[in-house]
Amino acid sequence: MQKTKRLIAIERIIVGENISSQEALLKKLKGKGIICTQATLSRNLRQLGVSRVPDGKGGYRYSLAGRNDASYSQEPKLNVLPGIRSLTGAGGLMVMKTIPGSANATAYFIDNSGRYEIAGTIAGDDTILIIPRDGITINQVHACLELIIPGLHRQIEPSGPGTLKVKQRNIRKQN
Amino acid sequence: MQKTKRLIAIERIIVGENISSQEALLKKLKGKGIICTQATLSRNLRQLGVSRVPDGKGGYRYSLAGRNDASYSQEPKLNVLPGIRSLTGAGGLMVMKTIPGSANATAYFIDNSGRYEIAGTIAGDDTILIIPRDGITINQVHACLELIIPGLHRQIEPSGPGTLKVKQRNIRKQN
DNA sequence: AAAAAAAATGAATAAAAATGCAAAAAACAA
DNA sequence: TTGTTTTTTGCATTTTTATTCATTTTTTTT
Repeated sequence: MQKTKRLIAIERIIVGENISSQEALLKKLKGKGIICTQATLSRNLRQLGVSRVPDGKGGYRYSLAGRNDASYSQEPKLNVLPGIRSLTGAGGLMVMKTIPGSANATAYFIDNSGRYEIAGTIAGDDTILIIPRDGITINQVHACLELIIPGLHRQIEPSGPGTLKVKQRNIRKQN
Repeated sequence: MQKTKRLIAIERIIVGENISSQEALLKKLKGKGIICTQATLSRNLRQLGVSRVPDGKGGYRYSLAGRNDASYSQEPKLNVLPGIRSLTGAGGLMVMKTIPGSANATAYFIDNSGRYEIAGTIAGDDTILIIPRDGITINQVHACLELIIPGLHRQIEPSGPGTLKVKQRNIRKQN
């Protein structure tokens, strides 16, 4: 999907560098081959919860409040969460399989992402049950996991994205 | 001073209620007898580090990122810090006197306010030495303490504000 | 106290961001 | 697939916010 890719890119750019206007962000995105209008950005930034904060030097910069911001937190962040094997939707819930033993760490990471979409998780040894909040669809959770775990779509093995498709009635897409 | 009063009022309003535009804030201030233009507000908000964040319900609200925000933190806040006796400037530093025994708690509070202006504090039993960061004036620290400790100017005894005036060369005012 | 310097402010305007609406794209049902 | 519904998007415009410049106020120096 076009939008998810863009949201991910926006998040990365904003966390990684100092962006002070939507025009500037627009150009950065263009540099990455992602083209859209300022109107779309405005909407996307709102969805991501991004705000424009005074940078203390007389200017402004976009920031993902609450979430970790590379330029503010000193400690290096592990951005790639390894060991994720698959991601499947089932009856409104999601099941994530990991390599043995790492389910807990991964679940912990997901829990602490602070994403509204996820009500909670239950982790075994190599399996995590991800419980979406009421009114949140499987696809929204998927999009949100993509945001939390940058490499996700590249990490999941062949069958991954395929098994994600779940037939279901009357659910809304990300919005 | 006019500006300090306004900054305090802005901070209070923003923390206390949902304000979504400078126009709205302008009216709230007018309600409190404080009149200025949107231009001034824009500058003040930047100085206070206030940002406009998506409220998750499709709208926006102003917020003092980093600092405690009543509507987000559940725990009740002690807003009045009692026991402050006086506040005096001395050679680029500030000395705050408290009732015996409460210097430490007050210093702790000041330390944790997260204000840029204050480099640190040293507390005895009834006296606190407040050390401003380089380039910060006594007056800036005073203004900043007013912000941290809402009732300050009303708490200090007669001689308080008077003793604050310190002759010094080449220092800048709050800006 | 008077002069000089710095800071704060408002009016007007520029810049930036948000939104209504219609069209296009994607997801879904049958 | 094909028709139907939902979501996404761009364009044009409005709304909101930032800034420039001139002036006033405050602070500092002499």
